[in-house]
Amino acid sequence: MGVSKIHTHAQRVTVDAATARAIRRRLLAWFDRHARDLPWRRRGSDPYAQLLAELMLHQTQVATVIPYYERFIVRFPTVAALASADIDEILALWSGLGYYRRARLLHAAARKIVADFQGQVPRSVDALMTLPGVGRYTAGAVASIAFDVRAPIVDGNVMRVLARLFADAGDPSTPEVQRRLWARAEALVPRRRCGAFNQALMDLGGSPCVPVAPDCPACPLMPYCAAWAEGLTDRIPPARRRAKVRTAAVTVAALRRGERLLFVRRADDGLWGGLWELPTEPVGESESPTDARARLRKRLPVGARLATATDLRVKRLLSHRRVTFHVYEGRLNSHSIPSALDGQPARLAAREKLAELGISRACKAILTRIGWL
DNA sequence: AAGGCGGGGTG
DNA sequence: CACCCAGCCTT
Repeated sequence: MGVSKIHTHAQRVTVDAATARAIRRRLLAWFDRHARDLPWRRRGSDPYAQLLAELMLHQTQVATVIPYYERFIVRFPTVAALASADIDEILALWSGLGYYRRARLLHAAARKIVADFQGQVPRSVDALMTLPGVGRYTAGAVASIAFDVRAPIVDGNVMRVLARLFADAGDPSTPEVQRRLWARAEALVPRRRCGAFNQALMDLGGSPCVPVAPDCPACPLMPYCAAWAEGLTDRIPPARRRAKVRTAAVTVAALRRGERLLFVRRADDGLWGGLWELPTEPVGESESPTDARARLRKRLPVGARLATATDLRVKRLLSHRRVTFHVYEGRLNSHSIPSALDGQPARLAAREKLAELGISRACKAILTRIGWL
């Protein structure tokens, strides 16, 4: 018994036809009773709404996405509306949601749909996958939910459900196990109601088939779950190895001109790409914030006054980084208001205009800390 | 194959 | 803290 036994199992990819039918029937019946009422499900046949929701849902929880989706779909109700929008306004609406590259990819996808697909979201998985930001999962989700195309999907939730259903204790991050999971999803997805079936699999992973302490008696698939039968639900799937969290420090210049603050737009690539922020300068390894502050000072407009010391610290924890901001306050006189800093667009902004700028939670925390918000 | 990319929820 | 989340892209 135990881990050694798990690996002696040949990993099945299919079940017999009768079992497959029973699994589909039970799962769909469960979905009919327990499906969550989500805003994008009310537009189930609108492929643009599904595409938008799926992009927002990447690595992001449903409850977090809902208010963002609601604002976004009102402001940009169609592919055409989004395609012709300004990226700054898109990022402003995306502010706080994270993974900001998604917003840029979504914009690019909308423009490609207009340019290459006559403004209509394509129906096939292969065509969908040509869109920026759309991989196998998202393509399958949009195709099956919006167009009722029989396509499998495997995301984090479905991965867990299928790994348990087949008692597959392999590491889901490996290509071999990934292939098995997709093969199982492919074999199970029905021809009719495939979109509902896929959403049911995801809902099941949301509850009751949660990562820790799943509520198996509430699961419609318990009679068919191999992990349940073997008492392995707490070990399947194995926990994912995580990248180590590294620490980083940056200095920040909070420069006021009256009630306004100086903002700079970050480069499109990398962390918080394309968002606006207060001017920053990274603190190198084996360097003090004071050293970085001196470099920061040199980049600022002539006539800017910047404090030489600060006690203001703001800490933020990202998934892969722990960042400490050392915030130096200062002032700009009327002769030192730039439109660019090191080639990046710069502008003064009043509180009332902040909603027009895409900014990160970290930046917002800094603005709050200095008493500006 | 591995790392980068945000932010929030939960125990 | 640890671990997770309706992934994808780059190197």
